Amino acid sequence: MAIWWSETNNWDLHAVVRGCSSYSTPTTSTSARDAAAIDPYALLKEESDVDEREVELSVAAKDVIHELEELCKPYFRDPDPKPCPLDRASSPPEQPQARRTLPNSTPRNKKRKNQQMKKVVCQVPANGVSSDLWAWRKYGQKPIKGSPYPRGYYRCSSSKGCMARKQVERSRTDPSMLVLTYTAEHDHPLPTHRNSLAGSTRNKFPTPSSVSDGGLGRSECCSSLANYSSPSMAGDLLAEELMEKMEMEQSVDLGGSRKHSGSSADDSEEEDEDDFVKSFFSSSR
DNA sequence: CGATTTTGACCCGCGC
DNA sequence: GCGCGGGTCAAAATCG
Repeated sequence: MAIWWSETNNWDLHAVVRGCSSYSTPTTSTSARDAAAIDPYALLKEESDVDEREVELSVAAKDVIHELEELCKPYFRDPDPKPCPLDRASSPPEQPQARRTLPNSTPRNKKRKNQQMKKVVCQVPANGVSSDLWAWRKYGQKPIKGSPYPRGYYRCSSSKGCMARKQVERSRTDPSMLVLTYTAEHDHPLPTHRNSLAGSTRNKFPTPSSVSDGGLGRSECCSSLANYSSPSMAGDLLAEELMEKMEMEQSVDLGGSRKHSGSSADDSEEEDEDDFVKSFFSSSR
């Protein structure tokens, strides 16, 4: 792993990519990956010129995405204060903690009508593995009307003041896709290392499935499928594994098997992800 | 002990 | 004005 690290940190790119893509489809691995290699916010940045606050990333828009990917590269290599492309999403200097005011004025400044928050929406295959390097913490989940699948709410846990949020839900039109909605941007650099692990890898349900789960419980399932960046373990682990996988694919030619060879762990992980998705979305409070 | 997930309750915006 | 739906809070439980 140190390998790719030294390789100009461009794993960041992949990581982010993962956060918004799949990475699975074998046959389309190349293009898919390229498409995936797009950071929602980087994209937003592009789109922001338009008056659009919401950007829909279709896996189909590979061409555009590819271009955007190119545009993004520079950001991933910049180790500075604005290392994360996500950071660039925002423009309006919104206070990091606009929300959460005192109980008096606005106990919960939740969703101010469409809020002036920028949103980036992207879809990723549910059975894919995606993971951005941000540490997300789930703070809620709700069943969404009209959708059989619940929506998970995550916020960045890397920085206290960070307002970055993410919503994860399964696409109604295409259940095989997950819809990730990023709101606001991170106000801090991309963490080189996932913070905290406690509770992140919890294995609440030591059921038989946990075996195939690779030891992950339901909760983990949620987060993993939600962002595959799950707070810690999933993120780091997957990041590494995926990185390797990607490299292998590239060298071997993505042509065939999306996840290469074999590591049994990978295989099971693959299915695990799928199971996660299933269990996650089958559960609604 | 600190951080995360779960989950019910609460609050706000919006449509009728 | 009321009700619905969505987003967030916060306590409890859990895990490393």
